[in-house]
Formats: sequence, structure tokens, C-alpha cells
Amino acid sequence: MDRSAHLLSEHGLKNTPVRRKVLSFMEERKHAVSHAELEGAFNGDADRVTLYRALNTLEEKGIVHKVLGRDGIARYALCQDACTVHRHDDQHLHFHCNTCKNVFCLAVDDYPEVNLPAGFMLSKIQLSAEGICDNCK
Amino acid sequence: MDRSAHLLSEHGLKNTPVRRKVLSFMEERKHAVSHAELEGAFNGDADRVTLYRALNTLEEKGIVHKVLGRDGIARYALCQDACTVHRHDDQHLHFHCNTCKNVFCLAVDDYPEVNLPAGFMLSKIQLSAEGICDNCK
DNA sequence: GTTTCAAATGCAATTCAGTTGCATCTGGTT
DNA sequence: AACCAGATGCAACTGAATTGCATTTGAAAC
Repeated sequence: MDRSAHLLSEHGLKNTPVRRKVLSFMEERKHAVSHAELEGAFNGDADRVTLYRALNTLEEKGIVHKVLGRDGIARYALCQDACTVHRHDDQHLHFHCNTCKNVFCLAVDDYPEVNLPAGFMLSKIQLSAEGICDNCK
Repeated sequence: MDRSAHLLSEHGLKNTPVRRKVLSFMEERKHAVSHAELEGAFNGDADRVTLYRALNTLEEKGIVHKVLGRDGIARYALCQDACTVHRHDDQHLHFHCNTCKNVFCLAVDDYPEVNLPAGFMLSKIQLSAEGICDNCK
């Protein structure tokens, strides 16, 4: 059983061709993938709605996490092991390339301390960056 | 001439009722406002397209800045004086309330240093947070 | 291996934010 | 008062994402 199939059974999801291919596609990319990108990769082998539902399900189970691009379009990337259904450990930096619009999940060492005004309760902070990625440079 | 009218003439924009009302509405709020929120406030006194265009124009001129909410919906807030047509100084924290979905622009003292992998060129970093705002608590 | 059924898929239709084209109107300058 | 670039209103459109429903399928039970 390959890694994709393992991830699925591990989270109580049926091991279907679509889901396996979505996951292995993500494994091969170093950036977060959009629905449109996946649809192109499937090239008619799966309905667009099925892909949307596969992405939503994978996110709900904590297998992938969702990032909104600067263009407002959702992208998805495989989570680290620390992610669970209950908590997404997305303590990393999302780098948005201004040229290709791709979003990259990069490691980050330390997070800044943040002081909020009275009455605001913080649950998490996120760091994002924009610029040009290594491929577009 | 009130502050809204002044902001408009200062940036070479016509001083129209819609734009004045959009700006004064934003001045009264302490969170970034969405198109839907504005449309409700106008209650038929302006076309939805006119509001979209007013927001786009104000953003282009550097009078307001745009934030994408976690829900993927655009919101707009008045800029600080440092914003110009050429550069938006949005060096502040965007706090996303998980309950009311409002986005607040909060001051932040210092930004973390970030080391990117080889080949990535940074143009700016942004800090965002989520939790519960003072009103929803 | 066959039965079984909840879950997954495919297709059509719908929603919702945002944009575009074009005719009309108006703020501000001459 | 005349003028006109820019602003507005209306209708139609786009594109991402969701929903309803009939059909199919993975995997567990027999």
C-alpha cells in the first residue's frame, strides 16, 4: 500500500482512485495546488465536483490544509504529521509568488510575540510573505 | 469640506455622494468593511456595481486597502497616511474574528526576521491572527 | 465469492462575489 | 451656461464553489 492509500485508510476514508491521485499529485508538487490545476491533471478522469468534494474531505480529516491565494482562490497542500482532525498545525510561512501566483509552505523558526488590545482573544497567528519564487526569478 | 471630501479631492477623485458616504461609513467602523455591509448601509441609494467600482477606485488611489477575509470575501479599510498610489503601507496586523468574521487592523511593533530558501526573493511579509474579537467575546 | 450499504461519484442546476459593456448623468472646470 | 471626462445605473456575464439527486463502488459482513 502506497503512502496515499495509507493516509486515506488511516483517516477512515475510502481508498478511491480520485483521492489517491489527488494525494500523489500533491506529493509531487512543492507548492499548494488549486482545484483548476488538479482538474487539468485529471484531464477528464474525474468530475470537477468530485474534486471539490475530495479536497474538502481531505481538509476536514486533517490530511491537507487550505490556503487562500492573494487571488482569492483556494489552494491545498499536504499537512505535516502534526495535523489532526482537531487541530491543523499550519505553523509555517505561506509564500505567495507575485508572478506565478503559486503558494509555497516554508518552514519558519520563530514566531513573533503579539500584543492585542483588551478584549481580543488570540487563537493563532500566521505569517505570510510575498515576492518572487525560485522558479520565476 | 469634511474629511471624506478632502481625501477625494486630494487624490484627484470627483467628490460624489457615493464616495463620500463610503468613506464616512468606514471612518465610523473599527473593522474593515465588506461590499455586502456597504450595500446594506446604502439600502438602495447606490447600485451594487457602483459600490464595487468605488471600492476599487479608492484602493487604486491608496485611500483604502483591501484585505481578504478567511471566507474569501474582500474587505476594505482606510489607510494610514503613509499609503500612496505607489505603495500601500499595510504594516499592521489583520485580526480575523472567527465568530463575526470581521477583520480588524491592529498596530504591531516589530516584525520577525524571515529566512527564505535560496532563490526566493522577498518583497514583503504580513502578519495575521485569528481568534475572538472584543465584541464577540 | 456474493451480498450489502454507507460513502463516493457524476451530472445538472444553482449560488454568490465580482466584472464588463454600454447608455445616461453629473461634478467641476472653462 | 456649455462642456466633457469621469461616475453612475442597469443588464448581462464570468468563474469559483456548492447543492440535490440518481447511480456506482469500496470494503466489510456473510
